[in-house]
Amino acid sequence: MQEQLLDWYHREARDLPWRRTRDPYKIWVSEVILQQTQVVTGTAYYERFVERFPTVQALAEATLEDVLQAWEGCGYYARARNLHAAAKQITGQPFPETYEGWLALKGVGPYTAAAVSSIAFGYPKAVVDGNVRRVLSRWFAVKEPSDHWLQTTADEQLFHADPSSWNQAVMELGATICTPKAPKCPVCPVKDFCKAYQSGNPTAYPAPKVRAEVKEVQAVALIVGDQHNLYIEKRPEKGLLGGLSGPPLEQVQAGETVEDALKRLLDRLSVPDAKHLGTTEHTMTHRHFVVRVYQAEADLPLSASTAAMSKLDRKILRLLQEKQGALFG
DNA sequence: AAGGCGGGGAA
DNA sequence: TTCCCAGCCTT
Repeated sequence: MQEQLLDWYHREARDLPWRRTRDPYKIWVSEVILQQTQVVTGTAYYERFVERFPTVQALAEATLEDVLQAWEGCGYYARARNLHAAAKQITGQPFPETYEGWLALKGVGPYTAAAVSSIAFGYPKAVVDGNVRRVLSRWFAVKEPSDHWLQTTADEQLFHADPSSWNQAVMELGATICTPKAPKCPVCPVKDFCKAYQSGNPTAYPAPKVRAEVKEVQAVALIVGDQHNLYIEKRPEKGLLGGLSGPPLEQVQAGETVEDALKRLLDRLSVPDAKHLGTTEHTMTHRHFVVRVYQAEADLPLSASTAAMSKLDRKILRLLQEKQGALFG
């Protein structure tokens, strides 16, 4: 099984940018970006990030604002905050070379510690990510694998002579052949070893996870100024879109009406009244935002909108642009 | 153990 | 639409 998979991997592996380097820093950055972000999406962010911050020293010396700006649009912004904090933590000293050493860094959990230590240093620890979970679940026909079973089994199967290639090979198989919905079993290099394949119904493994419902959130936002020069606020570092900037926003709390939330927003900024511009919507994994957007003239400090903003904030500003475009259109 | 935390690709 | 992605942290 190991020989079949590794032969296939060395033949068919995708040419990905982080596979062209041995630099532990760049491999680390790639693994953090690839946490819950697909390869096709993450590639552009990786190129942008390592060009802006080519070394761990450069990252450690940067401001959080600059780091978040390089991360803008990539989501899960705690990853950027933790990566920045960890860079400050270790810059000037040698990189850890063990699983345990990497695990001690902020934002580095079991997956990332195994990935970086094995890929950059050949440390013998198996990665367990979504791909590996699916591959092992099918390989051994275990429908609801526990985290403990997954790590133990992955470590048992690890190819100790080349942990880097082995870990990447299992993930590559999961990403390109052993996919969730329509696995390409006929061309799978290791189908002869797969119990789910032998069962005749490979997609029954693993059983689908129960997911939390998407909750609807009503909110009001206020634009003062225009899209190039406007009043923006920085959100607290903990919580939703932490550390990012955007036009002032208030969520409609339980038992509150939209008008209540708008009054709270205007009172907070000492703005007497505002004009309704329109409504925009934005869905995240766990929240569906419905944002009523208002505009006002007010004596508030305006600045160029170069700060890092989320997609939600960009949509709010786009509403203003569309209104003004219609005016001249 | 469960919930919070973005955004987007693929079918 | 639905599923899930080279997960981690807090509670």
